[in-house]
Amino acid sequence: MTVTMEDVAREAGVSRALVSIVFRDVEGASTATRERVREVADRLGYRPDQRARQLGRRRTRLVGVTYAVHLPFHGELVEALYAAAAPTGWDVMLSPVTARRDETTAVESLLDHRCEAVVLLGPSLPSRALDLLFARVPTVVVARSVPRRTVQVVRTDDAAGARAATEHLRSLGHRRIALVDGGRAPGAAERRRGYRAAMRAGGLDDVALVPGGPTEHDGEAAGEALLATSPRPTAVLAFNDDCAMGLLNTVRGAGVRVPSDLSVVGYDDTAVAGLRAVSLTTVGQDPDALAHLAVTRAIALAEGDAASAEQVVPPHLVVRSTTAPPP
Amino acid sequence: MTVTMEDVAREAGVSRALVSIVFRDVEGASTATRERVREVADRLGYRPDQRARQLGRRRTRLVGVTYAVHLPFHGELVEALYAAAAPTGWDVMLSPVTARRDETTAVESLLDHRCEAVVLLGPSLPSRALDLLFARVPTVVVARSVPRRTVQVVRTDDAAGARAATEHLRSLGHRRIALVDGGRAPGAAERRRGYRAAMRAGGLDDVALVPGGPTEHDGEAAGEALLATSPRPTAVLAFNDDCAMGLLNTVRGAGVRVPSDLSVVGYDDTAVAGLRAVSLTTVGQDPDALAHLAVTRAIALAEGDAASAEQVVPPHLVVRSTTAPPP
DNA sequence: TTCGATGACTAGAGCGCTCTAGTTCGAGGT
DNA sequence: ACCTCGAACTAGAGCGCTCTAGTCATCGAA
Repeated sequence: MTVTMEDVAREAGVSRALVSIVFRDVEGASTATRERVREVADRLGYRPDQRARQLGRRRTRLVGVTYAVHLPFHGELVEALYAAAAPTGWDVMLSPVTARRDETTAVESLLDHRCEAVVLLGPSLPSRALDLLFARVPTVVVARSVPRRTVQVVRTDDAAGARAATEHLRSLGHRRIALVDGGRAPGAAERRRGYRAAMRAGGLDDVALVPGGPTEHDGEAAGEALLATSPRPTAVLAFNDDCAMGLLNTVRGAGVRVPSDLSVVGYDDTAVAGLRAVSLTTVGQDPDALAHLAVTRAIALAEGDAASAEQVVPPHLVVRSTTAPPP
Repeated sequence: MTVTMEDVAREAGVSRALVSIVFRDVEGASTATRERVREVADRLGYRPDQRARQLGRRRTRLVGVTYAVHLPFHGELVEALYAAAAPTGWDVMLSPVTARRDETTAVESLLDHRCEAVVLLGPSLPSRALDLLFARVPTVVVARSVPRRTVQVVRTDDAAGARAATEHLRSLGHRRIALVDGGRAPGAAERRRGYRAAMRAGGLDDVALVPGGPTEHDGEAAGEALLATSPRPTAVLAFNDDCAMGLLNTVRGAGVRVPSDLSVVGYDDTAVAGLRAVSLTTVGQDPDALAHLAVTRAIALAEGDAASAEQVVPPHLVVRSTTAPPP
C-alpha cells in the first residue's frame, strides 16, 4: 500500500540501514549515494513513518501541549510553540481541552502517545495534580503561577503588568481605579497583587475589587456591578481583553462614554484590542518569548536537565484610546 | 523505564498476547483473568503505547484535522469533532494552520503520522490541490464548497442562510439591504448567491455588495465604505460575526444607532454574538451536525466506502437585537 | 472409548523504523 | 609485500504492540 523504507532501499539498490542514514541526515553515506537515495525516495513518494521512527528511536521527541480551544491567547501561544519547536527537531502534539474534554483526558492522551514532555497552557488543574503529573513526565506550565511548585513555570510577570497599567491610570490623574478580578483564573492572583501594590505606592487607598473572570460574559456582569457602585470609579482595569470588551459594551450601552467618563484597560493585547474601532489600552504578553522558553525548558527537562526556577517574561503596556484623564 | 505489556504479562503470570486480548477488549480471556490483568495493569500504571498499537494493528484509526487556530468557529468545530469521534473508537489528531505554518505543512504532518483520513476545516487550498490530496488519502472538506469536486464536502447551506437573513430584513420592511462580501473566503460565494436570490425574489434590485472579508478588520473597512455610500442602506448582512463586530464598532463610532438607524446581521452565531451587550442577530451553523457528518464520512471513506455526494446542513436564523424595522 | 467442539491461552511473526556491531574495500604508510 | 585505518555500507536485533495459527484441557455426544 504505502511506500516504506524497504521499497526505497530495493529500488536504490542499497540496504534499509543506508536509507535510514540518509533520512536521519547522519554521517555514513557518500554524497553520491545520498543523492540517489533521495531521488528514488522522491520518485516513489516516500515519507518516513513517524510512529515507526519514534518507536525504533526509542524516544518520541514529542512535546505535548494542552490548551483551551476557545481562548484566542492560547491560539497565539500554540502558533508560537510550533514556531519555537520547528528549529529544535522536536515535534508538537496538540490536545485541546473543551467543555466536553477535560484537562485530565487531554493530558492522558498525550502520555498515551509517549510525549517526552508536556506543556500546559493556563491549566486549571489543582497544583497537587500538577505535582503528580510532574512525577510522571517533565511538565511546564505556561501563563499560570503555581504556588508550592515542583513543575516548571513560564509566565508573564502579571504583577508588573497590572502595576504598569494601574500606574498609567494614576499618572493620568485617576484616583478611583477599580480592578475587575479574575477570580481563580490563571494570573488573577498576581494581577491583584500588582494592582494593590501600585495603588498603595500611589497613595490610593480606594482599592475596589469587582468580581469578574476571563470571559466577555464576566465583563458584562462586572460592567453592571461597576455602574451600580458609588462613587463610581473613573478608571477600571479589566482582567483581560475579553472581559474588557464585555465591560465596554455594557457601560457604553448605559450611556457611559469611554474614555471621557471612564478609562478602561484590558490585558493580553488580543487581536480585537488592536482594531481601530476598539483601540483598547491593554497589557501585552509576549507569546513568542513565552513559547520559546516553554519549549526550551520542556526539551531540557526531557533531556534530563535539572529543574530550574520559574521563568518570568516582562509584559508591556500598550496605550491606545480607551484611557484618558478623568472627567 | 516506562511499563510495557511485557511487564504486566510477567506480573500477572500470563502471556503478552493475553494482556493484549484484555486491553483490546476482544474475546479469548476468562472473566477472572481479565480482572486480574486489569488489576495488575492498574497497579503498575500500565497504559498501552498508542504508536506501537497503531503500528502493530497495521492501521492507525486516526483522523487528521487541519484548522485555523485563530478562528473561533474552527474551535467550536474542533470541540465537536472530538465529541463525534469519541464513540467511534477513532482518534483525532490536530494540525493547526497559522500565519507561520501553511496548510500544506499541516497536511503533510498528518500524513507523516499515517492518518487514515483527513478533515480540512475551511481550507484555502486550491481545488486542484485538494483533488491531488484526495488521491493520496480520504479527504473531507468542511465549511467550504469545492466546485468540480472529488473530495467529500460537508458544509452549511450558506445560500439558505444568507437567503433567510435577507428575507428576515426584507420582512422587517428594509429595501436597501447591503451585503458585506467575504471575497474568496470559504462560503462567500454561496452567501452571495443566497443574498442575490432573496433580493430578486423580494423584488429588490438595489443589490449592494460591499467588499469585505472574514476578520473584524475587514468589517471595519466595510463599515467605513458603508458610511460613505449614498443613499445609505438601512440594513446590512455581514459576512460573519467577526466582520459584523468590526462593522458595528465602526458605524457606532460614527454615531449610527443600531438597530434604529441600521440593522446588522452576522453569520456563525459565535460566542460574542450571544452576549447581552452585543446581542447580534446572526445565522447559526450547527457545529455538532457538521462535525458528526465529517467524522462519519471520513471514517467511512477510510473503511473503503465509495464517495457520496456533498452533504449540506441547514443553518438557522437567530434573531436578536441588532435588527429592527428601518427608520 | 473415541471424537470433535469449545473455551482459554500462547508462540511467534510482523509493523516500519533505528542503531549497534559488524564487514568490505581502497588508499596510504612502511 | 603487508598492515592499518577510515569511509561506506550492511546484518540483524530491537521498539511495544497486534493477530494468526496454533496447543491444551475439558466436556458432551456417539
